[in-house]
Order: sequence, then C-alpha cells, then structure tokens
Amino acid sequence: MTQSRLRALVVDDEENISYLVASALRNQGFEVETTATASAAVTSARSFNPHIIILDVMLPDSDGVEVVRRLRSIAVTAPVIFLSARGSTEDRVRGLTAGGDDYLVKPFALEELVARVNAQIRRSGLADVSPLLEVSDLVMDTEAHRVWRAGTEVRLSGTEFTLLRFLMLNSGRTVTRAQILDHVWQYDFGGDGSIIETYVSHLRKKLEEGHPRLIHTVRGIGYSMRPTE
Amino acid sequence: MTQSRLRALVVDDEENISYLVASALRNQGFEVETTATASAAVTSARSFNPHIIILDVMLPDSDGVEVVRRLRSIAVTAPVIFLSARGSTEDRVRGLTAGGDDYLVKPFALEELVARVNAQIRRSGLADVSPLLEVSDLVMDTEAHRVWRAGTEVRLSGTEFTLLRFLMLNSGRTVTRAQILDHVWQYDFGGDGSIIETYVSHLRKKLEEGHPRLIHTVRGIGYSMRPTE
DNA sequence: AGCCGGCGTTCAGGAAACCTCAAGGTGGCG
DNA sequence: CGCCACCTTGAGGTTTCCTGAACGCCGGCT
Repeated sequence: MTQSRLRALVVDDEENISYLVASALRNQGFEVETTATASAAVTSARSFNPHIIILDVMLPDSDGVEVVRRLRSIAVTAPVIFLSARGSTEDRVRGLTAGGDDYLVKPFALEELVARVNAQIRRSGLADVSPLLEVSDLVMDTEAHRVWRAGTEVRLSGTEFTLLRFLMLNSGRTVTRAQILDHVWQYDFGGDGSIIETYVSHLRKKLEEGHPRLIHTVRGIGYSMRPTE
Repeated sequence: MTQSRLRALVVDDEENISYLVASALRNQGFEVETTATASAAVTSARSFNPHIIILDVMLPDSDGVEVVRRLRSIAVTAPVIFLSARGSTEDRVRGLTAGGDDYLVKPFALEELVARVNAQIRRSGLADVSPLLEVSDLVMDTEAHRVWRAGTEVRLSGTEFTLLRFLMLNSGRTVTRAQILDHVWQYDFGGDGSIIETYVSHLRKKLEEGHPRLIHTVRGIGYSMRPTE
C-alpha cells in the first residue's frame, strides 16, 4: 500500500458530473480535488500535484487539449483521462493525440471510469494495484478482460463483465440495487432494476453451475459477493 | 474518536419528519441543525459546515437537485442522503445519488437512515465508525448484512436484521415499544405493537437457542439488549 | 448490401421468501 | 386465583426474485 493516499484532480464544468466522479474516486480511497475551469485546473495541478487527472474536453475557458499542453509545459506528468460528450470522434482523436492517456464518452458507467483510473495508476507504477481480482476460486484479469472459475476460463459479455467487476470490487459488503444501477449502467440509465436480476442470473449460470455459490441475494437490499466458507 | 462531535444538517419542510430524523441522529451523538427551505439550507451549510446532509428532494422553494448544485458550488463536499416521496422523482434522484451518496424513499424506518448515515460517515473517512456491532458473542457486520452468534453465522430476514441492529445500537439501555416501532418499522406504520413480539420471538429462536439470553423483556416498557454477566 | 450472431433490454409466469395478524398458550404479579 | 402482558405458532396475502423468451440493435462476415 502507499503511505499517503493517491490524489486525483477532476476537471469538469458540469457539477453533477464532477460530483459523481469525485465521489466514486473518494470511495476508491483517492484524495480528490475538483475544478470547473481550465485555468483553475492548471493552478490546482501545480499545488495539488495529482497522480491522475480526469479532464473534460470541453471547458468554458479552453479545451482539454490546450489544458494538457499547459500542464505538460509546467512538468505535470500525471496521466490524463479525457471525458468527452457523446459521439464526437473528432474530440477523441484530438484528445488522444494531445497526450491524453485514455478517454471516456459521456454518459459512462462509473465503474468504467474507476477501472480505467486504476489501469492508469497501475501503468504509471505509482501503486501496486493488481489487475487481478480474486474471490475464492474466481479470478478476474481486469486488464485483459478475462475471467476464470476454478482454473477454467469463462466467457462474459461486456455488461456481465462490468457487473462482475463491481461485485468483486465490493466483495464482502452488500451492494444495493441502486448502487449497482449507478455504477454498472450509465448514470442516466432509465430502466428499473429488473435488468439486474437478468444479469445476475446470467452470471450465476456461467460461474456457479457445478460450483459453490458466490453471488448471494440479500433480499430487499441487493447482492453480496463472498466466498463460501 | 473524534474530538468534536459530528455535525448533521437535516433539510425537510415536513416538521414531523425533520423532528424524527433529528432526534434519531442526536441519539447517535450527532450535533444537528434543521432547516425547512433550500435557501436556509445553503446558508446553514456555509456556517455550520456539516459532515453529512439529509435532504428532502421536494422543498417549497427549490428541489434537492438544485440545492446540491448550489452546495457543491460553494465547496460543500459533505455526502448527501436524499429523502424522496415514493414515485416519479426517483429516477432523477438516482443520477445524483451515485458514487457513494444515497437515497431513501419515504416512508422509511429511522433505523435505516441511521445505518446509511453511518455508512456514509465511514466511507468519507470522517470517523472510525466500525461496521461491526458486538454484544457479548453476538457480532453483526452492518455492511455485509451478516450476523454471527458464538462464531456461527445466523441467517436473518430484512426486518429481523433491522430490529436486531436497533437493539444492538442501543445495547445497555431499554428501548420502548414505541421507539422500536418508529425506528424499525416505517414511522407511519399502522399496526399495533404485537408485531414486535413476533419478531423478538423470531430473533430469540435464531439467536438464543442453546445460548445465554441477550434480549431481555422489560415488562410494561419494552426490551433491553445486554450480555448476561 | 444483406444476412447472421451476439448482445442488451424488457416482460411475464412461477417460485420463494417474507410480513402481518390472529388465536391460543404461558408466566408473572397483585 | 385471576388478570394482564407477553410468547409462540401458523396461515394468508403480498412482495421480491428468478428464469426463460422475445425483440430490436449493431457489428462482422460473405
């Protein structure tokens, strides 16, 4: 473990978003600062010295590309993850060519952001975050997007994988249906919770057939993943 | 331990509710301020600087979503727990409650609110609130929703769990039937107290068979949980 | 382009767990 | 000894959950 907590800087002018992102990262143990403008971001980066920067591409006073340029010019080397509005491939290309390390298109699942932040932290060697999640004889390589149960590989779809990652990250505690919806589906997902049941069902079929149960239903609350002793 | 007491801000225009909630939190050792409007909430947050905010979604002069935006814009980062009336606004709320904050649908059990407040405090690292409650050889993991007696796990239903949590939180003192009804059942619960007896009976059967008694009847008053010396 | 397969989502029937109440039993206390 | 408070159990009705099936979307392949 790192002795002092990792620091993340979140830059977005939509307060809802930066609040969501900041909370998600705080839950992961990060110390978080948020700013709403490019100039504030540069100022903050200088003093706060973050380990990772989450940066909206469109800011009121500048764009993300320009911000990265200014950051690099003052020797801020932290990896940058861009957030961009839906669909605009143009933004993507510009973001990635401007020294960004990853990008996410809004609206995204918080779980996705957390995973990518961890990946960046790992890559930059700042912490010994392992790409492997393990619960009992279930193993997930979050980076390779592969999963094994009792040594044999299990093929999962994208949503199945994200749901399982969320459950494994929170193994030992009970996650509520609302939390699952917020983290695994996009934060503006409209449907009700019945979709969760469907996916839990899929996971159980793929992971638990012929094995001890790992995903436990907590009636009225949600689900809890834990090894069966 | 925290040297100064934790502060909670309760914002609701229904006086019954804010009174109930405030009392419950004061019992937990919080210093509580209550306000009935959005603008008062913002003003109060600025000076009172709460560690946690309980916020009704529907306020006379604004809605909760807007209040959170204003709070975040004046750098109030305390976690927010929403209270919402059953129904349509839920979805809107959901978007905001992601990432660690939480919401409760009215009518709720006070015990549920207390549990969630503690969960938020714990996550934000403001106090070393343990997710474990212990009375004698009875242990409850409030986060995982699991309970053990003398080392072996006991499976409890939702209501059984909530009742037991309330008793354990108040172990050593005698709680009245009225208190139990308010805290464990929804505050507008219609039935009489006989249901309490039913559930105490369930708990005793599950927890005390072959062990010393922990839930003691205080005739004419209520119940008291304490280890038998 | 047109087809195909995988995937995400919704819906409905059935199963299981749960909540609540009522009725009869038990035990303490005057 | 009788009353009252509490205990226990069971059954009815309700809620929650599980699972399979159907539909439409999208991307890959021919």
